Amino acid sequence: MSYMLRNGQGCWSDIARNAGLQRCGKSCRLRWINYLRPDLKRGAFSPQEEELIIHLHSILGNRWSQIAARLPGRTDNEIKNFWNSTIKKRLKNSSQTHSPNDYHDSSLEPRDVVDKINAMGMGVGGSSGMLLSMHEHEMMNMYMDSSSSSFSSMNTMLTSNQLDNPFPLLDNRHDQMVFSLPTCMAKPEMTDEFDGRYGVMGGGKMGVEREISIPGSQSNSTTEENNGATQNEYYTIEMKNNNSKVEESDNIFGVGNHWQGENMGIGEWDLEGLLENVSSFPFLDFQLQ
DNA sequence: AACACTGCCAACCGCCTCCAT
DNA sequence: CATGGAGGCGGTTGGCAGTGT
Repeated sequence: MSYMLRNGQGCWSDIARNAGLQRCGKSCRLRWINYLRPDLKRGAFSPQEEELIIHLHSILGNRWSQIAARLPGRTDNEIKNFWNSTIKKRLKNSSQTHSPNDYHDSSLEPRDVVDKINAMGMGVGGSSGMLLSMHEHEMMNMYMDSSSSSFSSMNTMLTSNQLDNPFPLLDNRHDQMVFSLPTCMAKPEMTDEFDGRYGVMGGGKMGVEREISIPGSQSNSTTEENNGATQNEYYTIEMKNNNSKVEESDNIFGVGNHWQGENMGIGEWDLEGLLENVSSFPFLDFQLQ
């Protein structure tokens, strides 16, 4: 540590040698990054950090280093450990509160379902488009309902494996994409309970199903008929309950207009755009870099 | 008090990419 | 173009502390 503070980062092999350590450079690097760095934040993850990790994980998948890059003072290792030991378990436990008959393979994690569906050749580029059989659709909805987090499970569908198809539930047969909105996004208030934070607003379960209509990014989309608006102008959000209709000029996921780039097909999902807007989380107690 | 169990976390391992030669 | 070293990354392991029995 003192060597690093004195000389700064250089070739790790040299550092190991010059500092008189019986270690390989790689080991030194790891020790510095994960433990010795003075800018590391110690202690438990805050609820806001949890929220952000879940959100980022839904976008980036297990790209811990990229997630860590957006959490000041946290390391990829730390986040990975936190995810594997805490969040994953919590999501799993909460999903088990539902009937085992709700879905067939309880060992599956949300991502597994996504992978499974992906493996079924339901990628957006495929001829099958994004049509889900009733079974798969039920599986997906199940995760929306069951993971205790409509937010995380919804976003689970945006995993790294899904970057080509960020919205697997988007059914090209319809003008509207249907999925549940996270409670925390619909109402940025925080509660103490994990389940509360991440939303127990299961689609339909509480009679609150929300539909989000997003102009399709594909040429055969008919959504531009929406009030004659072009897809660059706004997204329509339909709340099924109360039959109310809300139109948002910006976005609801902090996604911005990143899915509507001029030449951007859905397979060219603007990940950076997604991530840029993570910092716009209203309840973050810190600004992201 | 002793033992088993569990959770956390630092460290290790193997693979990959990048880059200089 | 092939090769090797360095760095980066994600998955996994093992030790330790805390908790339960």
